[in-house]
Amino acid sequence: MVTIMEEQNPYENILQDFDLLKRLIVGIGEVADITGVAQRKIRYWEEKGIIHSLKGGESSTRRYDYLNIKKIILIQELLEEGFTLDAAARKIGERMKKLHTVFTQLADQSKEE
Amino acid sequence: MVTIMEEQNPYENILQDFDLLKRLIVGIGEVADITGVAQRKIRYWEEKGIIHSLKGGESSTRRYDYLNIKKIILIQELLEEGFTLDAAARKIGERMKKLHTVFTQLADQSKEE
DNA sequence: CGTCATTTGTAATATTTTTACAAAATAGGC
DNA sequence: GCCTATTTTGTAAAAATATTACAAATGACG
Repeated sequence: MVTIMEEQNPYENILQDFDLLKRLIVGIGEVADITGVAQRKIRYWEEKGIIHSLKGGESSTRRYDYLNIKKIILIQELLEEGFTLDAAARKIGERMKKLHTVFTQLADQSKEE
Repeated sequence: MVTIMEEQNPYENILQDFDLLKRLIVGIGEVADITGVAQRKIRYWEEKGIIHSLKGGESSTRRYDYLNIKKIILIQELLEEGFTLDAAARKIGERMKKLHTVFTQLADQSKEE
């Protein structure tokens, strides 16, 4: 059970940011900096179909959205635990679905306000 | 007073993301896409000292953090309302300070978990 | 050792960003 | 309207970053 004073609830102030987070599509250099995973490695994971970038659009360089950045971080963690790449990707599947649902919901919700 | 069942509180699931949000430092192209403000315009605002990028570090290109992206969006909104650039920057000062406090607090908090 | 998965290296090419100039467009005072 | 300061936009050349397509190195495991 969590109890929060309404006036002091910081989440409300921040809800709107999920819309911004949803729009944050960033290049591979930034993703490498943010996640600590080498660019070359990210490209390899993408070749294997585990990560997906948005190349089709206006840009001809790779762009990653929030959920793919998140995925890169999660996979990195599982690799450090000893999983293979494929196993890590499989293990993450369920969790990514949940994240996707919660995230999309929050982002849309915050957009309306 | 607000009381939330722990299992149903979506904010808790997402709290950790503020640490990620804090690390999201992105290039000018992405910022232009995200905010809808032209690159050239962002550079001008930076020349005037209203926006700040992180150039001193490892990168020699402009990188913007979350709060500066936020600032760009807010200023854009005020300009559309008819404020001058300087007036918009002044008006936003107080709000940015609050955002900075809440944001830093949340990000640090989420990092500890 | 052999094999497959994974990571890393790199040269040539393409894309993006920066800088430093300058010129438009816009707004407000007189 | 004209003047002036602010703000936006354009652009060419140089610098920085990213892509592709090769290949080699490393690691895990039977």
